[in-house]
Amino acid sequence: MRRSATAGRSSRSPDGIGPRAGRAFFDRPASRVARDLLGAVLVVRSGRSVRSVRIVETEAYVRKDPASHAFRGRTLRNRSMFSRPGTLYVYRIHQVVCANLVAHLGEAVLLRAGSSASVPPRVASGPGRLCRYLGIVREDDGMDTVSGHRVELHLRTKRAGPVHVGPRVGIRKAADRPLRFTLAKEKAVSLPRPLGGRASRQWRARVNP
DNA sequence: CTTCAGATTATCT
DNA sequence: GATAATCTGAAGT
Repeated sequence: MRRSATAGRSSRSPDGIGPRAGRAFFDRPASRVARDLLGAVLVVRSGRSVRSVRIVETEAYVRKDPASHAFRGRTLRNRSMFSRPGTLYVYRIHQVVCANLVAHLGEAVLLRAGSSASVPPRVASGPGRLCRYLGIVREDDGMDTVSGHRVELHLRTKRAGPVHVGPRVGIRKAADRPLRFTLAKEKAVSLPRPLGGRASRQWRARVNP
């Protein structure tokens, strides 16, 4: 891998990292955003440290979706889901926090897993572990990733590899919708609880080029 | 004010 | 595969 000539700030921006995602990237249906998020790089600055992962698994929560936190309208918890596209929606579940990127019209994309070459394979695998590794905390809820500088999303110049589409996990309602997206080559970094039982074959067949 | 379920994870059998 | 951990937002009384 080629190294930047100058040290310090320019040391981020490895090969293949493209421009920051603008508002228009997020202002689309969550299912499209979720798919296009695969391969993008999420960068989080905490003090002097910078951590980043390549996004390898996402899950879309859409309108009229019983599983979506926004299903019953705007509340104190989910208000960020109704903010500008590109806003972070961070919520707590049990003892962890999970992060979403807001798409359009009250839709959002849950970041389920990331990979990083310099780190053990599973540290950012799973919504809670991903946030823990990157240092995303509840105070980041409502942050705008388009105009802000603590959390940035960088798109890839090259198209990511084949994408698996599968059922959502960890939810009871409307799980059987093709709204979970993974990078096919990153299976190892994917779920703690992947596809189960007889549904497997049905879902494994669904691949987007 | 009380109850309750949850977009999870670590750990056990 | 099953369960405990652990706590908050939201709904119910």
